Amino acid sequence: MTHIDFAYGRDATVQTNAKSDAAGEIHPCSACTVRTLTVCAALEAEELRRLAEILQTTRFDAGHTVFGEGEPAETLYNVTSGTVKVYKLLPDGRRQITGFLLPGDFFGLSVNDSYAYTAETVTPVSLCRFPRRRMEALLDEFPKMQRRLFSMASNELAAAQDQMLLLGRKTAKEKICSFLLLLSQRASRRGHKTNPVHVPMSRADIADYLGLTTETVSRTFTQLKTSRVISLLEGNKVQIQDMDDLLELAEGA
Amino acid sequence: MTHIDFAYGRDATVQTNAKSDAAGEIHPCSACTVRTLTVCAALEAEELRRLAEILQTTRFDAGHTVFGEGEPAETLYNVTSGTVKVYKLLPDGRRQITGFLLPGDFFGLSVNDSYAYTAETVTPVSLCRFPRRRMEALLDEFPKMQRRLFSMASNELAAAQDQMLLLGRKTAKEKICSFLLLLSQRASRRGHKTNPVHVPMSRADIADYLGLTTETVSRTFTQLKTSRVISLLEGNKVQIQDMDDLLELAEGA
DNA sequence: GCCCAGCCATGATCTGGATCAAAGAATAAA
DNA sequence: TTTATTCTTTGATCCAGATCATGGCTGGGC
Repeated sequence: MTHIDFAYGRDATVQTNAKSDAAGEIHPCSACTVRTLTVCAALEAEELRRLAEILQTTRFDAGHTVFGEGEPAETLYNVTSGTVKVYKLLPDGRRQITGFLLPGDFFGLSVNDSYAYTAETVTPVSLCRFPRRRMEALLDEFPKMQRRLFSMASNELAAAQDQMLLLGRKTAKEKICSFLLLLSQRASRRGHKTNPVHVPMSRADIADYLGLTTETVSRTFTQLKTSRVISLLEGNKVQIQDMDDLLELAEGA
Repeated sequence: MTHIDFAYGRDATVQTNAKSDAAGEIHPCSACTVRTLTVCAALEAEELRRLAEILQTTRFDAGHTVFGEGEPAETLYNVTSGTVKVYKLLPDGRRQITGFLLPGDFFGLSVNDSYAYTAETVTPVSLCRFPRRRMEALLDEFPKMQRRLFSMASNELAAAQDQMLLLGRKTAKEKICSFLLLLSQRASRRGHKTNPVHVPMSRADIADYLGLTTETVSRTFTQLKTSRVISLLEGNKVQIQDMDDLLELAEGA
């Protein structure tokens, strides 16, 4: 399908941090892992040390394909900074984006031995790599970690069901409002400012995420702007005028 | 939302099988569990015995609500026989069915403490109940079981992504063809006849699963019948004339 | 048997969002 | 600075599928 530069193109740099796990010295990538795995799974020092050993950090420019659908799934990723989109394609090129991944999110987990979707960077991104084999061994050893991963998968499943409701039954306006709310909520969960929401992805990406066209996305944004529900600010920021209003619009009330 | 008869209505019977776990004597419900958990997780005799202890079997007529969205999630279910649908509703009644569950499938797993969707029987059904608290304790004790559950969640996630592609980007005809293929594949995986596929759900249910209306589902079925892709048989059975044909139609090739 | 209530099919019409087209903005390259 | 190039907005038109309406079919209750 798409060409994948799996062995690190020139826009990618790799660094292992097996050596930087001395007490007190935490690599940014370890930091993300601490955030996502530790806090909820209450890992022990030993587990953390072992985890840090298998981590690697990678950087990509915007628009880089991290891996393609059907490729052998050898790595699990965690987003350290930036935004990643994952999508599936139909033979004639129609595209459905199934998720946008923000710092702290995992992707690349696969049941079979190959990825079920393509992952591409939306902005410049840094990723934390977990080699699959080693990760599996670690999971067997530390059930708490597995439990945490399971709970994340369950959360994703619930989100997927919300998205199916959106795709199958909501109108264009409801879709856009739901999308803005989602971004706002995710920002809040990561401890960021929730109101002027940062929307780093293009109209085309939003369209492919919501099952619309770019034209409809654009029209709906201006329509929401005209009716004073939102206003568009500099730097891909969207100001929500009335959160409750938006919440009702998102469900068609 | 919908009224739920959580404590077993008159159309439900309950039986525990804590006493029927003597060697050689396997209750139908244990049988389903053996199939779904054992085969892949390679459980030990001890684990099986403990599992059998917490199982209960329940039967419901067609059209019974097993649990409703938002209710406290106290039970995990496994389908022993029959078909169950799970769905989400919008305030104005629009409905999205997010899945049909066949024998061997689990449902009712929840991250929070409440169900994220409503579950309703499509046909008469018998279910295997796993009390949540006890199940969690068991999972902590036997990581292999948790691993198996995790792998099932991952599979579901992949299926959810396929469904998003379908809902967001496929035409009515492609949706119906994909749906028939899905039923056929699931039948095959459960070791049933894959060709005259049994379609136990109503046109309305299919519509709400595919993001269409009953009229469009009906029209598309007759259209496929007219163009000799399928034929409709007695007893809710659909005969697929050319499997490859259907496969291409499902992806818009 | 008969009646009633859901289902299912099919026709007629309407419409939300797609498609086609083209003119601004923004960003990057030269 | 000027010039490509890509992204966004907006307008005009079209159409797949929704909506509205009707009749036929089937199964369950009495």
